Amino acid sequence: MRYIEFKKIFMDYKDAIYQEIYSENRDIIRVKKENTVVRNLEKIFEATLKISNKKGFQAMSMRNLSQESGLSMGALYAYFPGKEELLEMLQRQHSNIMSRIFEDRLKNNMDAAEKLETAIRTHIYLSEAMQPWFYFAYMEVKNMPRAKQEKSMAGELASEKIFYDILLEGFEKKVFRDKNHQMIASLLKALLQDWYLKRWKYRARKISVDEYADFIVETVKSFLLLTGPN
Amino acid sequence: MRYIEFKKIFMDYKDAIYQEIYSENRDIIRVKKENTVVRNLEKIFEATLKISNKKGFQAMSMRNLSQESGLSMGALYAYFPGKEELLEMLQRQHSNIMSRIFEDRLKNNMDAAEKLETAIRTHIYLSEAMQPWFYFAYMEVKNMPRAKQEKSMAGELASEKIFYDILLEGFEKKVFRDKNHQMIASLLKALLQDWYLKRWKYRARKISVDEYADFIVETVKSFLLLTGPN
DNA sequence: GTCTATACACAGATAGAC
DNA sequence: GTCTATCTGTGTATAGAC
Repeated sequence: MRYIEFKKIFMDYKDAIYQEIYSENRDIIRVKKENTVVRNLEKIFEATLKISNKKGFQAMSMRNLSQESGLSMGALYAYFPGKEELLEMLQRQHSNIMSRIFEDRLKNNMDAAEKLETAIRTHIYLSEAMQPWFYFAYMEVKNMPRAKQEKSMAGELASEKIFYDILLEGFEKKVFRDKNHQMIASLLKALLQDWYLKRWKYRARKISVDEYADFIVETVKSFLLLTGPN
Repeated sequence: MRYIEFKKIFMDYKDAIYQEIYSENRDIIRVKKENTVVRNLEKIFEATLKISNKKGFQAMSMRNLSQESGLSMGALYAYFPGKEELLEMLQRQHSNIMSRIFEDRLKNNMDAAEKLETAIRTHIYLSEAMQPWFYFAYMEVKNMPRAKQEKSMAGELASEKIFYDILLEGFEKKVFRDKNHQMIASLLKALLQDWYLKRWKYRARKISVDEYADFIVETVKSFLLLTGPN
């Protein structure tokens, strides 16, 4: 799969994101017209990600957000009860879409090597399509209340486990070498995250998302496969 | 080398850190007695790292810092002209010690494989000994003025280049395989950084710093070496 | 060299007109 | 549903006593 194909599939999800935020937060959002909510939530979230990823969520004032989103401060508070809840909405939405897409894309009839490649590409392509979200989620966890932090760590572990299970399956079916699978899965996560954490570097080197994904897939396969091109 | 050996060597540096901060900032620091400065700078920096790594530098108020460091707000401002300069002192000190230690430990009479192992272990062990500094530097870059950000990116590239040069040398001397060395160096950095970014994970799994370093060294060697245990 | 008390700016949040 | 004007708390920073 190439990024361009992934993006098409992803677009279907994307259109649904803001509608979903609306329905998940009916009780919190004071505005009632769905169209209006969807339109303004998009403005608000984009502005929040833009400012926060530049100087941090904490450093973004509501006045900043008001100006960047084009809504007045009074209007903003019709969409969330307080700044903290805005952060929470963002984080929850990020983790929702993450787990949903992985569930949808990893079919059980794939063999281990296929699954591994699909999981790697899904992770990288998704983090490319939603780069500001991923960056935000990574950078702002530590500034959240402990309960939310733990949820986020659980998310990290869950997504690591996807890879761990694939490695284990591949080993049991004798297509992957015997390695410390837990450790490999953990390190693989680090490689995948580097794509959205160090965007400036890869952009400066003109490395495309497909090139990055190809390289990771190839490297990991040559490292793990018992019968491989290596 | 084991971590316990590294730590002994590192202690010599550590004692010098705060004295160096003092001499580098004579013009800024209003207090004149060196002993007092060294003692209080240590309190201030430790408190800053502790609070900032929990909830972010921006979210740390001067009142927080005053309480945690045991110095009054008035006293704090005798050591730095403003909060922003405090952040700058921390970042500069971190990058100073980083480059110094690497320079000291990579001897030119080492062969490529030795150099690679030494560089990997130095990176991991140093980030272990100064974990709060590394974590802070990583997390707070984006909240700094652009000029400082660029310095920090230059630091990242410089430290990546250390690995790149070693890989290239090993390839030219025909001990390492032909790989995309730039890319490998970049990904290796990501693996090394994971140690101080995801400490909670490795601690929960009771993976020691030596085990982590061993694993990375072994994995990278088996991946690169032409004549290896693999 | 360090403290307490205070100045002043700006933060998040809300009331009430439209 | 959105705006402007305003409340109140907290932020950084400093003045001046000790």
